[in-house]
Amino acid sequence: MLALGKTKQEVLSEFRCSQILQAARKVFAKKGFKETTVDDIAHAAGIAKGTLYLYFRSKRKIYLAALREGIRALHEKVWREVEAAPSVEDKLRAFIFTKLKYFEEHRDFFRIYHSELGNIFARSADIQKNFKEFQDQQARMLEAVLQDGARQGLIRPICAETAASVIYDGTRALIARRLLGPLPTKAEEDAELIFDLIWKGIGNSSSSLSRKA
Amino acid sequence: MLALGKTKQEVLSEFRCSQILQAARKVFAKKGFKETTVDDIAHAAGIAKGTLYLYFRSKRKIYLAALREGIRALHEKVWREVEAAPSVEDKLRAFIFTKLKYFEEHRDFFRIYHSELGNIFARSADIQKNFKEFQDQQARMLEAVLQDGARQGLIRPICAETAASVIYDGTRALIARRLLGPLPTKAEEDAELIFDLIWKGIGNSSSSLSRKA
DNA sequence: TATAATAAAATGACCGATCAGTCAGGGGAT
DNA sequence: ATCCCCTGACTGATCGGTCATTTTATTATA
Repeated sequence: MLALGKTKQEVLSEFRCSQILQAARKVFAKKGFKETTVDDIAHAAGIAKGTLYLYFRSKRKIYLAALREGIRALHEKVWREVEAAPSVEDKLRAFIFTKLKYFEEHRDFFRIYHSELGNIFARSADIQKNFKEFQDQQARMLEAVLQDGARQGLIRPICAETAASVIYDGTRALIARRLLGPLPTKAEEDAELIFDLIWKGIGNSSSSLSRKA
Repeated sequence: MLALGKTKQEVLSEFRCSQILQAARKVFAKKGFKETTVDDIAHAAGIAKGTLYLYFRSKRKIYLAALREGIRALHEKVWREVEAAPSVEDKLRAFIFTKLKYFEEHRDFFRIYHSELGNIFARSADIQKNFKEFQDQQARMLEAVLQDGARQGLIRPICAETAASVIYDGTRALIARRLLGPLPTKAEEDAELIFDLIWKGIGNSSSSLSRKA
């Protein structure tokens, strides 16, 4: 009975936390960190402000938790898909497609993520740390794929870091554009377009163009 | 003498305004809009808060003025350089190089610009308007160049909007990366790299590369 | 099962700090 | 002596975080 009581407590705690984080994501996405009040979050979650402070120590902690959780899930998904892809070309495509799809399905998170990127110069260390770490992970994943491609002669010996940056931000820009004004095109078409542009851009002309089947 | 008196007033006013805007840019760049206090700006400008309100009606107006002025100057410069470039290739290169150079020389402005882009989802209409308008202008300029290239057979018939987006944000990402951690590479090298990547990416393989099968 | 006793969870009025914007008064130039 | 520019203490509003109180759930007792 004691164990069950404990479990019940945990279940409640988890429920409240996810309820709060979901509400927080919605409000933060719409108004940004500073413009959002704790009462906004509490109201969106359907609880009182005091209750909120039973589960999170501060407004900042809520924000950080929402950001980290989204980042973790995104990174896991991208990693799995890229890992599973058999070829360099498929890995690159998986990288772009998976991110695009994840962000399409988690728009609130994308807005937070996107605004965080804009504030990256002004942010305090604790928030920056998680964010920067994730970006570095993504960049390293991408650079590894590109280097594989170069070793196989599929990709010309271009600076991997620069190419990774273009792929990374090109993808993000595409998503931002889709969210700002919902476009008639399907997400997959856009993704294919951007992939094609990049693949040709980094491709080793002697092999990737003539031998593409 | 009346005219001279009037002029003196104007000269003072202009001096104060630019003094305030310069200080504001520095502080906004470091701390973002919300975290910056009006006292911060006044202190950085070496004047009292009350004086500041003699020249600007609100904190928001200062921010808007700083943003608009920077945007105007950037757009004018880019426009002139692209206009002057003789070929499609040179126009594209001018677009990337000029922006990169301008931002390198106006880092404070870039940080404001960059953070504004992150907050674009959350911004009130008045701030968004100027910003969006500028982005559209830049996009149109770029799309026009790309369409010229397509007409001349230099560029394969790719969706101009998507390509423009990649060029636009790829360039911005490069600058952001340079500002976050000062890189050993020269700005021009990076710019050339990114240009090359894009030029090959959008290029018509039958003319710009070895013959397509 | 009904009721009292106790514990756990939720609440929202309240506090102190912050800050945009104001205005009554000071000082220097003409 | 007047006028214009400047000043910074002040005000009212906002908001993150607290905590005494109320509400709900659980256990003990008859």
